Amino acid sequence: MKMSQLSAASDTPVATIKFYLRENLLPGGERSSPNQARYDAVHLRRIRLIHGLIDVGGLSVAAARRVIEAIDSELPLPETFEIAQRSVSADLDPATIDAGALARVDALLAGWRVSETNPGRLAAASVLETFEEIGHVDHRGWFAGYAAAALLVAEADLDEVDALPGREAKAETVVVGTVLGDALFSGLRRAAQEHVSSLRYSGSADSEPAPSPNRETPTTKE
Amino acid sequence: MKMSQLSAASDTPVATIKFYLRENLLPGGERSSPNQARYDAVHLRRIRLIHGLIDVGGLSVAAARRVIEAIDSELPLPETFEIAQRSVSADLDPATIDAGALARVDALLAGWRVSETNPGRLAAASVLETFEEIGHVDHRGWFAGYAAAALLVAEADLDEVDALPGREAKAETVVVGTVLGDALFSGLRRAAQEHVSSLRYSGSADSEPAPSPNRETPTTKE
DNA sequence: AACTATCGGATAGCGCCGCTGTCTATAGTT
DNA sequence: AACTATAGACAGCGGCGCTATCCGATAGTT
Repeated sequence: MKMSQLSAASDTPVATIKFYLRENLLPGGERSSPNQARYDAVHLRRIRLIHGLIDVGGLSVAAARRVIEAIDSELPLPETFEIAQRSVSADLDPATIDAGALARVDALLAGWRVSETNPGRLAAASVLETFEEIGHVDHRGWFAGYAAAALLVAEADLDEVDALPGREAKAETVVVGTVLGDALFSGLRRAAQEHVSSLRYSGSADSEPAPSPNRETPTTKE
Repeated sequence: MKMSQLSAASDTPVATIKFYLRENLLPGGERSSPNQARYDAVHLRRIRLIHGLIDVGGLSVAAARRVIEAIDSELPLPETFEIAQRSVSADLDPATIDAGALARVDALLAGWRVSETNPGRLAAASVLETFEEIGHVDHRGWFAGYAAAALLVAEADLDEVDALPGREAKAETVVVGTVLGDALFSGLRRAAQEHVSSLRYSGSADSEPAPSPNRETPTTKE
């Protein structure tokens, strides 16, 4: 497969593919002569992954590169996981984060085994700090629902990863799931908000009440 | 409060405040003469809100403006909610979205009352399409866990909004909750991932699954 | 062997975005 | 009167994600 074919198959301009090559998002093709190279299905798939990470997942090119390097590395899964997490989180200096906000996050995370430097913990704390700055305080356990939901999603993520065969597949799923999972969840959350507010405010009159919130497909993790 | 004091209090350069004024993110101060104006606590709070939306929530200036306009409008809550949702979602043309992916989203949303044009539904479909393009298929009900979790969060959101007094407070909470809630959830999700994988892979040996509410000793790394 | 389309590679530039710096005329402060 | 701060207009800047142009070498065709 030549460059032009790769371009057509991936619906990506040649100049952009060259850019990805330059940025080490995409490995070079197999050289057939000093200035010719062949590409294959691996490259095509990789381009689609790049588009997913950047366009759908909203990663920067730099973050996408770190994430892809993590997949390609031969590191054990936990390290890959951690690199993926750090690559997609703003790296916050723990020292700059409000101690009170951190304490409130830790209260939400009570009983969880989470390291002090977990980027999610720090990010959550800075969100709580922002809520407080603009005068929104969680009187009623609002955020406890978020923590419970996060646990549910994390169980689903790990179930999926556990079920996959090799390190490569697990690693890619971890990384892709981390990035795209955020986007998927926020979409589903918007849909759920409409659903719940429709149930509460417009009553169950015009359409069937739909009492069973879940589908026929496999069981949710208990 | 003069401009310089507002700047100091909000930790925002004067030039940036002027920029926010120009961009209509911030209302002008009360004029005391053709080239003097006074600002108050409302302006300060607004600047903090802007920072929250942009820095923590990751909104663009344009999206932040739309969202703020929605709060300030006198529209009824459902309309405000919808504007907020649309303002923070990429607007996808339903026609460009893969029908199969849409069908799979609708399966996840079975029984939910969600309009066809709900931006979250479309966004979720494009995420599923991306998963498929890179060869990740949900064999095991992975995403059903996401839908259940989204429902949980939406209930928590609506509980909070219901408990608040006036339209203004509800509207701001809806909007801020929508934007910052995504960030909060993804942080908590990362923490939960570490927790769950720690439980599963490093066993419950060195530490207990712990009813103990606080983390003085994390030690969980690997 | 000649011809032409395409290739890879390097480099420069572009368009958008979120500010930031500079200027002027005026107002408050001492 | 001297000095500083202000509103408002406008130009510019730095980073990012590409995109366009040029080059010399080659592959495929004749």
